[in-house]
Amino acid sequence: MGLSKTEIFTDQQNEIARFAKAFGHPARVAILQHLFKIETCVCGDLVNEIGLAQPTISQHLKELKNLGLIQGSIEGTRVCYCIDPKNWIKMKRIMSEFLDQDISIKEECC
Amino acid sequence: MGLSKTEIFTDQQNEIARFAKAFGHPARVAILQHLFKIETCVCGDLVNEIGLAQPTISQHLKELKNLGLIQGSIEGTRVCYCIDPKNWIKMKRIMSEFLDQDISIKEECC
DNA sequence: CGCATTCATCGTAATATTGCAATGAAGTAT
DNA sequence: ATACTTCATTGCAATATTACGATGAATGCG
Repeated sequence: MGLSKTEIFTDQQNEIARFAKAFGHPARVAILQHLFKIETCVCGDLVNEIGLAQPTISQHLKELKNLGLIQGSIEGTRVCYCIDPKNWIKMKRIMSEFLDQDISIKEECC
Repeated sequence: MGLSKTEIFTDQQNEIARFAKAFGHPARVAILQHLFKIETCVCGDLVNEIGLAQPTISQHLKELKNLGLIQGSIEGTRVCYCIDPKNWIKMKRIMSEFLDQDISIKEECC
């Protein structure tokens, strides 16, 4: 089927999965890391930085943008992308809630 | 192609993507949440808990097991799964390194 | 205007993922 | 031994993802 049955899961579970899926490709991880590293928006040279073709990068950027993790603004012929700090924080809160659920765990049981 | 070009990315980026992909499906999120909630291993009733067919659950469990996040031990006809706390902590460290890279960010730039 | 640059979109091919019915393997029970 | 239970594996169909060439849209430059 290739189609997740999202309707049988909670909104929270689906949201975690959606964010996680965004990080589920090394190119998107690399794009985000680069955006953080340069500490400002990146205009253009993302294709050189990551080693993929321009349409492929554009597609990955689109996915990150749809999730709200980055934002792009047109600057002449170039488009400048940068992290959306507000949504990044929001995403971190949601992911932390999931990742930190191990506080109560004691030890291995089996 | 449907095939990630992992060879052009760093080991760290690929590892983050591999873990993230594991969380990229709500069923696997739900399975892990359930394993944490009951605070012990779960024997059997995972199929009832999540609303998917038995082979589907089995497949998701296999993926989580391959990543080392859970471990299963045979107990008669049943198989008991539980979180692997050691690897869970290791995973958290790797993911946190990625998620917490925003410490230096100041404000929106574009 | 004509041309180059930059990025998005479209179309397509290859591979991956998801889901389940059918079947298999391994133990338990009667 | 036969039947039952539980879970894994196989096989398959449907959909998703990844990647890129070709093309289009928008801007800047001569």
